[in-house]
Amino acid sequence: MIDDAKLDALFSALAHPTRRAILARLAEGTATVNTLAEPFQMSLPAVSKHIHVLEAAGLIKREKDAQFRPCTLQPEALEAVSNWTEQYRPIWEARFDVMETLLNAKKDRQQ
Amino acid sequence: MIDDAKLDALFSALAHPTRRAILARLAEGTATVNTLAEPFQMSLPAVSKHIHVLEAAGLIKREKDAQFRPCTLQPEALEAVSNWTEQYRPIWEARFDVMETLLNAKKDRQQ
DNA sequence: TGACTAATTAACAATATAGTTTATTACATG
DNA sequence: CATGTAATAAACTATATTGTTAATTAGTCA
Repeated sequence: MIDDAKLDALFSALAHPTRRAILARLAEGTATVNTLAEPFQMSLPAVSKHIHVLEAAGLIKREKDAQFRPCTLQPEALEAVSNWTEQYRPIWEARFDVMETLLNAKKDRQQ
Repeated sequence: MIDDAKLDALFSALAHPTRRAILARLAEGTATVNTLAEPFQMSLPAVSKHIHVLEAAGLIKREKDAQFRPCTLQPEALEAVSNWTEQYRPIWEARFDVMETLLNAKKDRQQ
């Protein structure tokens, strides 16, 4: 069974473009808070908060290295998102099949 | 390329347990607003708002049948979510492979 | 027409989210 | 120790979200 609170945290975390951009950056490798903040207009504390949201959702991990806080992607956390979403795939593919059948039938009549 | 605003709307819509429950109900078939509201404690206007959020994200479709507003699941909308998420699968499966290799190596040493 | 049903709108309250600036903590190093 | 750097915490503002109740709209049907 899929945990509601976990999905709430995951989907909310993913609902902000800044946070998705941070994940995309971390897919290229571990980075500190300052490095992650660099591409954005917003202040460092704002980025720091986004990072905390991602951490709370389990999407990243933060470590300590002197005064640095290197962040690492935890992409396995996305498995819960994938599992939830893929529940619906049979339905949407069935719908697609029906549509395809109708389109093919139409094409046949036109030949 | 994946549209940021669309993903914002999708992920935000999916971030609420009530809205995910509504989608689960609609997976069983079209339903009116009153029917969808029935399992919940909250008021009808509250459910009505959740339904609008799902509609704005493209996850459901609303039609008109007299004074009824039958809602239908549009599961194809989840394809954008799936596409975004699956971008990361190679990374998390690679990580899993590394972990598996380490665990196997450990098991070998213990034999 | 009048009563009933389905659903939305309006107005409001409470809380959450996203951002700011300023101050503070923690560590490194000359 | 003094200075500089990385990051967080605190205090605050603005806006969005989630819910409420009461009123309204739109349609059905006896």
